[in-house]
Amino acid sequence: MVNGVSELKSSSTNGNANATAAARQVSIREHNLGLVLRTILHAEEPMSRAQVAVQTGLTRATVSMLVDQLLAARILRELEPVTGVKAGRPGTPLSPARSTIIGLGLEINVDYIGVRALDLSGEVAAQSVKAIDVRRHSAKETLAKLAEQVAQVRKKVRATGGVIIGATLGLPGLVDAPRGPLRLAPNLDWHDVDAVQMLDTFSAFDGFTTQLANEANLAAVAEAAAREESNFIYVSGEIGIGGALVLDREVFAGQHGWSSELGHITVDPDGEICQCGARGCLQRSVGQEELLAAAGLEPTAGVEGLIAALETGQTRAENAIAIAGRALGITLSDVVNLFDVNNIIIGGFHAPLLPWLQPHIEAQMAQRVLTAAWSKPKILAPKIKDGAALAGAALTALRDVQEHPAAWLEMLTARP
Amino acid sequence: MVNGVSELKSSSTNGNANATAAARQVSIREHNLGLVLRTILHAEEPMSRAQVAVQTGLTRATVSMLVDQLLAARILRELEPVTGVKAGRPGTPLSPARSTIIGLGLEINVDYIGVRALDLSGEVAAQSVKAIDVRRHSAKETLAKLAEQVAQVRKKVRATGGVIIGATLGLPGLVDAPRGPLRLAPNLDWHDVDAVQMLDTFSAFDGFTTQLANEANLAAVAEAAAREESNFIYVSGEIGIGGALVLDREVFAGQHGWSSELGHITVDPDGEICQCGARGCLQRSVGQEELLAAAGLEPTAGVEGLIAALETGQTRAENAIAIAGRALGITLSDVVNLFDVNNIIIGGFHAPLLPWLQPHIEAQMAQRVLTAAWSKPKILAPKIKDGAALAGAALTALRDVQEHPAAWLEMLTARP
DNA sequence: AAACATTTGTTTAATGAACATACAATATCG
DNA sequence: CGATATTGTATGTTCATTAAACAAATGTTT
Repeated sequence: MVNGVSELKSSSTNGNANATAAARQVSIREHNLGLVLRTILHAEEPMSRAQVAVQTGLTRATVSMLVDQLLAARILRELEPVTGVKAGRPGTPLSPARSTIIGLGLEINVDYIGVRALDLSGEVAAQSVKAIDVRRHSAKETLAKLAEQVAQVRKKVRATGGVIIGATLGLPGLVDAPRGPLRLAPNLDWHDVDAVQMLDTFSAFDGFTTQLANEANLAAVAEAAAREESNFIYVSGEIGIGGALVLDREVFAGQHGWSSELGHITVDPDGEICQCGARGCLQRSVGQEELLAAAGLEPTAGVEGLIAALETGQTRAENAIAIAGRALGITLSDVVNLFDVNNIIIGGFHAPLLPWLQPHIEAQMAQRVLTAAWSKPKILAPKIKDGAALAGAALTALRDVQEHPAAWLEMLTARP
Repeated sequence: MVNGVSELKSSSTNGNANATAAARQVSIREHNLGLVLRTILHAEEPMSRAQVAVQTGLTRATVSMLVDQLLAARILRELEPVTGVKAGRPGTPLSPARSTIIGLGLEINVDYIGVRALDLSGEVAAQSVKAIDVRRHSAKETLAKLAEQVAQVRKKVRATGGVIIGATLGLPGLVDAPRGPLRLAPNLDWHDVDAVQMLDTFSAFDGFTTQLANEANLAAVAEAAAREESNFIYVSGEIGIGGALVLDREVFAGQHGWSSELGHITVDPDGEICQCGARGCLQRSVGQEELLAAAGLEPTAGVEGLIAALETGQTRAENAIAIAGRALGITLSDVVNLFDVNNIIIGGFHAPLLPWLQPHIEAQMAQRVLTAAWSKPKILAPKIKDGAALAGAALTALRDVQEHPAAWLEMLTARP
């Protein structure tokens, strides 16, 4: 481990932990350094030191000093002063540096593995996604392939002067966030895989920390970064049905990182037996394979096939959608009643089916959400269509620098 | 409003809000003042300044200065030095002051209204609970009676030199925490009552802030203060079924304060129609009136009647419990799958029924909780049997002083 | 064009909270 | 009784911030 570990917000790593530490003068500086950085990162337009001072409430002098440190660490960069706007000396616009600080997003899914290198400006510095049938390889083999891709991406990053500060691996299953092991990923056929430890044996992973997270949670991170709503439930259905809860722009991961497992919420306690052993789980009617089967389509038909069937008005497909929409509506009503969050984003496999699913979902919610009268739940389409988990993984890897830049300053500041 | 407002943790008032404010030297002091106070308040035994210094990591000099301020504000008091323990000058034990700083807990329920005055040491300084059939009075009348009780309690508090710093009113319904209005309390037959505004018209409520909260959430606050587990789900069933989620010793209230509404989680989507309009809600089989009816008992029989029936092995009662336990088990499985919290406390009406309910609940959870293999859910009896909501309300009223003592220092420090 | 106004970013001294250290007070131990 | 240990206070130092003055770079007015 090189430095502090960034992680999805899990209940055991709350702000509360900080509250039990004594504050000294260094704490002020660390806090304000982070404040200044986040102000600049989240700004629509590049801001000058003076503007940052006004927005944060700090003095120009203080902001100047802090910005100097962020410049030296290559976290920020100065742009050319823009003249002709208004009277007075023109300010120097500050912007996130490009291709210097790099976060690595990794993803292993049923039919592909991928690596993305993201810099603080949000640009993809390098990327490698490859098709692979993960179920036909052992976990070790798959991770070795991933390490090769990381080595390639790393070469490219180093060529442009970048430093990798961390990596996050998204997996479709139950993960002990943030350090593993992976407990269970039924669709990969993985059981109790200590992925972080295995990856750390490869030299491609030297010099930075890797952490694990659930794929749905990571997709929600990307979605949260891309949209206005700061509270929402994200449904991420593929082969299985995952979910994530975002509160105040933070993913709520639960005590172990196992929260929001939507796929096995009970819809009908006397329903058919599910793969998990229980009866009437959501996944039984809403999972990709089950939904296609119910619509009378081959598993290979995919969403496209189902949409085609719906557009030609095939009754079997319409019925399958009605059943799935009802089940989703029942489950989401429960979720809203429990979480008190009323924005619902339908991502993954179901996103393109939203026009057909939505009326059925809404019918259930109107009936079952206790607070619907005062705050009607909204069903929303995702802003990010492809690679949401990969994007979220890379963002998560960058998070610690954004939140606690002080801890990274020494390492990142090039000494002459 | 006299000062800062204490509130249950709702997602909009996270620590995040603090992260956006500039830190100055005063911030250190405020932080450390709170740190020192909480260290002393949460200690098993009274601590000396030196011990506080060791535990917090601050210097003895700093702790001394901060403690002096807390003493002047009558938040702490010094005890007699205890001699004969070990070598060296004996330390002065510090303890929460008694009868000086008072938080007011208020509760309105179906058949009683109550007021409790609690001091920082956890002692009840005064209390008044009266039986009343709330449904036979208007909200205004009931609140007027409550105000009378507050006036009485206040007289007693003032006689012993206490200062009331805030009040929290617990209500069995949907409350817009923390300032209201109450949206709906079916069992009180209250709709859209702006209770805070109405109470503030009475002179008994002059000089401090009153806030609203859901009864189940407050009961969970009291339970959290009384036990070791820092993460749990609290089930609070009376006429309706309420619930609360505690994470890191904080109640998770949701965006509006409407979270954890367990009563209307769907158990059987094709079940009987519920009062709320939906079908197959948990409350249909687990609510007090419904459960007694299913057991073939009069509504007046109460838990005692049901227990008597169970102890004599009456089949109808046993069947009713089996159905209720199954429904609870299904719902709690969903809750565990969504929240990733595996301590479940069964409070309220159902607590004494736990010996009979537990096997049925556990049977469902074993089957339906996805992570049961790695982290088996535990069903626990509540530590607080009576008046949990009242206790939690009073604790909540005291919270702001405990969390942010600096904000109260000037008001509480008696000037010569 | 020159003087003036405006805004930015830096420099300098002052403030204040915590720290390190020394010290006085008060106990136990041998 | 002296040595040792521990507590709580007093003093000077450190360091990040503020306030205020200033230099730099532009637009505006005369």
